[in-house]
Formats: sequence, C-alpha cells, structure tokens
Amino acid sequence: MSQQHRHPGASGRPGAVPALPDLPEATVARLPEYLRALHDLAETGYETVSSEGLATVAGVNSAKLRKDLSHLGSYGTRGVGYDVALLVEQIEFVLGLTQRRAVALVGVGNLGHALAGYAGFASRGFRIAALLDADPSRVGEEINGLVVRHVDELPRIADEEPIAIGVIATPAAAAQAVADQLVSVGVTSILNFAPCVLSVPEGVDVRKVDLAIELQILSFHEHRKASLTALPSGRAATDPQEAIGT
Amino acid sequence: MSQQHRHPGASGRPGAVPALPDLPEATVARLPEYLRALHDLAETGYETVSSEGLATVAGVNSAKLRKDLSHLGSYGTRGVGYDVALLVEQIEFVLGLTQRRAVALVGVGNLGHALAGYAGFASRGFRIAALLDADPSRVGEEINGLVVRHVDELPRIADEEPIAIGVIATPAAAAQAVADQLVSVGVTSILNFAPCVLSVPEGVDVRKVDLAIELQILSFHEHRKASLTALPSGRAATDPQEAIGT
DNA sequence: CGCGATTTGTGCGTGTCTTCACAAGCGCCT
DNA sequence: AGGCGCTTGTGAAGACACGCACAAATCGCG
Repeated sequence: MSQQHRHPGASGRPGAVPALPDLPEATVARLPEYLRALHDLAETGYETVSSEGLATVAGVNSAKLRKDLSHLGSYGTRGVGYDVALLVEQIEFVLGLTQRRAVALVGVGNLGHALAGYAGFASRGFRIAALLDADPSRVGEEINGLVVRHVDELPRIADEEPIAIGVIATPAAAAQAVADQLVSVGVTSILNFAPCVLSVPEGVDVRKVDLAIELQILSFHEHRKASLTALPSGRAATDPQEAIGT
Repeated sequence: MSQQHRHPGASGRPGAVPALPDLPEATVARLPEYLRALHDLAETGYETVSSEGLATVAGVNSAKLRKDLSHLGSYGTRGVGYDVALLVEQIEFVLGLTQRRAVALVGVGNLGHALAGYAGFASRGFRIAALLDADPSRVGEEINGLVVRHVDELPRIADEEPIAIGVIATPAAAAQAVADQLVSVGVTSILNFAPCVLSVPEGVDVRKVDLAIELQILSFHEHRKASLTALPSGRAATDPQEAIGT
C-alpha cells in the first residue's frame, strides 16, 4: 500500500485506495484475455483500438467487451476507440498486477517441472518465489535457476516474503495436506492442479485446473456430434452452438 | 416427466445411437467432476451414495447435482440414493468415454513433455496416439514410450487411425497453423494451451486453458481482499463469495 | 461552424444457471 | 399392513449473463 498508483479516472482523494468496483465474476474471467489481446496489439503498433477490433482479437462479442470495460469506468473515446496503453494500465491495476506477486509452487513432478519453466508466469506479473516438494530425493534439484526446497520449509519461506498465491501440482492424495500448510502460512489464493476438491477456510480462494476434465468435455461434444451425424433423422451437423469458450 | 428413460446399453435396438439428451453446457462441465468423485467413492467401497454425499465430495451444492443428474434421466432411488457403479456407467456413456479416444499432442516443449507424461489421460479414457513437433531437433526423441514425429506427418497418422482430439501445446505464434493442420485432417475438437485465440471453421470445438489467466484471476481476488481489509470503512474479509469454482 | 461518420456506453428483452422448498416415492421397522 | 424417516426429482423464483439496438458523444472535413 505504499504504492502510488494512478487510479482510475478522477476518483478524488489521492492516496486512497480507489475502491475497486466489484466486477461480475464473468467479467473478471475475461479481463486477462483482453489484457493479452491488448499486449498483442501494442506490439503490433496500435495506439488505439475499437471495441470491435479488440473483441475480434480477444475472441468475444463486441457488446460484451464494451459492457465489461464499462464496469471499470469510462476509458474509451466515442468515435475513436480505446487507448491501448491506458487500457492496459487500467486492467493491470484492477487485476492487481501492478505489484509482482510471489508464487509458491508445490510439487515438482511432471507438471510442476513444466510450470516452473513456464515463461508465461514471469512475463505476466508473477514471480516464482519458491519450488517445494515433499520428496527428499527431489529437494536440492535446480530447475530454471531455482533450487527445490522441502515443503516443510514453507513457514520460513513465507516469513522472508509474503506468498500471494500457492500452486499445487502434487498428486491428489497429497493436495489437501499441502493446501492446509499453505493456508497456515497465510496464503489466501490457491491454484490447484490436483484432481480433487480442496476444503479451505472461508476467505481463501481456490481455482482448479484439471486437464483431464477439459478433454472429457470435448469428448462429450465429439460424442454428440457423432450421434447427430449418425442419426438419419433430421438435423445435420451444423449447429448454432459451436466453438464454445470457457 | 412421464418418459421411459433411455439408457445406454439396453436401449432396445442394438447398434442404434440412443439420442443424447442435450445437456446444459454448465452441466456438461460438471459431469467429469462427478465422475471423478464417484470413482473415489467406488474405491472407498461405497455402493450407493446420496446426492448430499456425492455433492460434498464433488464440491457442489446438492440441489445442483440432483438437477444435473436428472438431465441424464432418472437413475436414483428415493430414500436410498444413487447406485455408484450405475451412475459411473451412465456418465461415462454420456461423455462418450466408452470408447477410448485418440489424442494427438502437438508441441513437446516444456508443457508438452508434462502432458505426454500425465497419467491422468490414460486413466480417464484417452490414449495419446501421437506426439508431434515442428522442430526437427526434437523429432525422434522418445517420451514415455512414444517417439516424437514431425507435425507434417499428421495426415499419415490420421490416416492410420482417426484422431478425436488435438492438443496444442506450442508457442502462441505456431498455434493457428497447427490448428489449421489439425482441422484439415478432420479433427473437430481442440484443446488449446497456447495463449491466443484460434479461428476454426464451424463445427469444430475449441477449449482453451491458459495457466497465466488463472493466476491473474486469483490476483484480482487478492487485490480485492487487500483493498477491503485496508479500508477502515466497514466490512472485513469475511465475504459470502468465496471459493468460487470454474 | 455545422454535418456526417464513427464508436462508445447502456437500457432492455431474453435466455441460462442457481437455489429453495416440497411433493412423491422408496425402504425399513414395528 | 401401515406409518415413518429419508432422499429424489422438479416447479417456481430469483440471480446472473448475454446481445441487440440506439442515444449520446466525439472527430474530421468541407
């Protein structure tokens, strides 16, 4: 809170935290995608972009995009569009990316290795502060310039530097215990790659990513498409419900 | 609902596809989670389970679960609950998991390696049929018993065996080209890990997974929580809106 | 200076998803 | 046999999200 952020619009009191508008969850989930699209545009040399243009790059409907952005405040200019740089700044602020957040990654197996080496984290406002594992034979290994430490060192690590987000990439059987440890050192946001439900106290956010689930959803649509084309009765494959997003 | 329910195996006419009920998209997205929960329960020895019990293990509201399952037909017994084995069968059928689907994985970089070694695929109805990469120096490498082949061999591979699902784990710059190649050999379902929007013809389903986006969403909630606790005005951190799912 | 072209911001109708609450159905026990 | 407790399946209501369509605002040009 020492930071002096340029706050959205002219919200008045300088130094005050510019009361985050409470955005619809669906909007929040799309903001990162807009941000990525804006970065792409900025690199291509765009200085302004219309809602139509940005919507295309981000893969959404332009009305939806305008409504989403309107929740942040009014940062467009009618007849012109949005200032790319300004919008990037706004969205980064709302998403809390103006400060680089420390991430602790627990579990350096197959997936953990990949995550540790994933460049997308660093380039988008996150810093892997620690790699952890419960397996002593993995402790000490160096991955991408970071040394794997034992998960029991978590309290010490969190003491040196507050951990904003914990990422769990362990087997399902270990996930709940790891989650408990993370919570106990003050972590209030967890990204869970283990295929299981975590139980956490109120106030802690958990998001789950399960690769197999995504495939199964696709499998359903394959199955449906197959059964439609197989049936001689009526409707063919052209359905209005395609290419659904998350 | 006074319809006789159609079930998978014993649907009368053998060979006929038993007209899939068209499920709400939100329901489809949850079925895999129910399936995982049911497998857990089955392994623990449960033969039947109540909606309340299953809902807890799956991390959802019990009313929602009942409504979801009711879309598949009526497979519970009032006063008793659901037969675990039967429900597994039902959901697997609806999701099209009764046949093992062939997956082509393109891009064996950091993430691709992890995916190639991910046991969760095989254990949940999928088989990696091919590992592909555009980089000649990677072709020939063996990962998890599979040899990496060049992406241009895709037509030959699809000829040997139809590919149900394509997984893109390439850098963003290459993703669209890969998607085009996949589509051209008849793939109609794509799971995209590259941070970009794919444009595909109608009838092709794309699902996107972006690890950085998940972190950014968590970051937003961190930011919001921080700004709430920082504000002297009123409400503390305990909010009724926590632990939001996908 | 005024007009037309362009683009934002939003009110509103529509559809989907969620949740509550309860009647109907089932099994067990007496 | 009958009643009682438990659990499903679902109607209805509320909450949320989406997309259209248009008024308001801005710019550029003659």
